[in-house]
Amino acid sequence: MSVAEEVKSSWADEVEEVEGGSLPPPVEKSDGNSKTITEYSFNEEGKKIKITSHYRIEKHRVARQIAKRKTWTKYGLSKNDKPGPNPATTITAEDVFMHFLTNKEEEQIDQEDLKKKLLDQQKGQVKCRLCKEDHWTKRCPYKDKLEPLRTSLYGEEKVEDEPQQGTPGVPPVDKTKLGGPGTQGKYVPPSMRDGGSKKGESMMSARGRDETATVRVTNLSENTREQDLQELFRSFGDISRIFLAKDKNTGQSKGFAFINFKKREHAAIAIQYLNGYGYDHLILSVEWAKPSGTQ
DNA sequence: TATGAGCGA
Repeated sequence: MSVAEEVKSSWADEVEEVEGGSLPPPVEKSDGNSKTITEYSFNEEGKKIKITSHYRIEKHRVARQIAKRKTWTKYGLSKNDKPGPNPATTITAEDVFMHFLTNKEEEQIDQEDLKKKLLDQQKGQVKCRLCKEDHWTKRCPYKDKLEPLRTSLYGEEKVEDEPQQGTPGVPPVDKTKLGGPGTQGKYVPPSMRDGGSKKGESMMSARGRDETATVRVTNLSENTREQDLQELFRSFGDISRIFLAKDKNTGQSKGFAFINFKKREHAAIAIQYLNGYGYDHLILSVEWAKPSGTQ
């Protein structure tokens, strides 16, 4: 919220005005959770006013996701790639910057103060603290790039778990179809943890199939085909079988599928990377499969 | 909405 109050000129201010015609510089305080900006301006009557703005720094789930994913190291064929996207395997679409500072009253205040601010701009009394041009910092066209990304994305939470098995990395999957928030903290049974490197019982399905390296994919769009799944999952490791559940009569996809990897650790990585990803406008859920018949 | 087939010596 922002508060504007008239400020009586002090002797020091008078001197300052005479000398430079300038206002006290804006003061910005931040404690990690919120931010207070105090800046000075003139109102229509030429009176000096003090504007105090409080911002809440949003600990956005998506921001954390993005920050976390950026720390993953590369694996497989991309293991030795430099950090950042490799143009040979990755298409980078246009960047989308998000507002991570929220200010509920911002719109209201903006409307109220719009004329005032425009006036101030004409007088050349407004200088952006970020790019030094004559608009308000709040309205800086580069604000999204310059300010919140650093402070809000990084230096906030340390990233804990890395993908298993030391073969992590940004997968060379089709980035044009991927993107979006993820779901974390899914329950993993003890026998399935650590990428299954500890040899437990061999999970056999009722049909006698080895299910130790099988993932179940749900929330697939109905026009996803086996071939699409193959393309999506192949970058994580060799696949021995893909089953896309379809209606026997109509052939209509039921929206879920099973992917059998040859190696369990590859399945684990696929889950790490693809669970929660957006694919064809839906958010994929990728989890360990249970042998059919179990609940 | 949701844990996959049919075969039938």
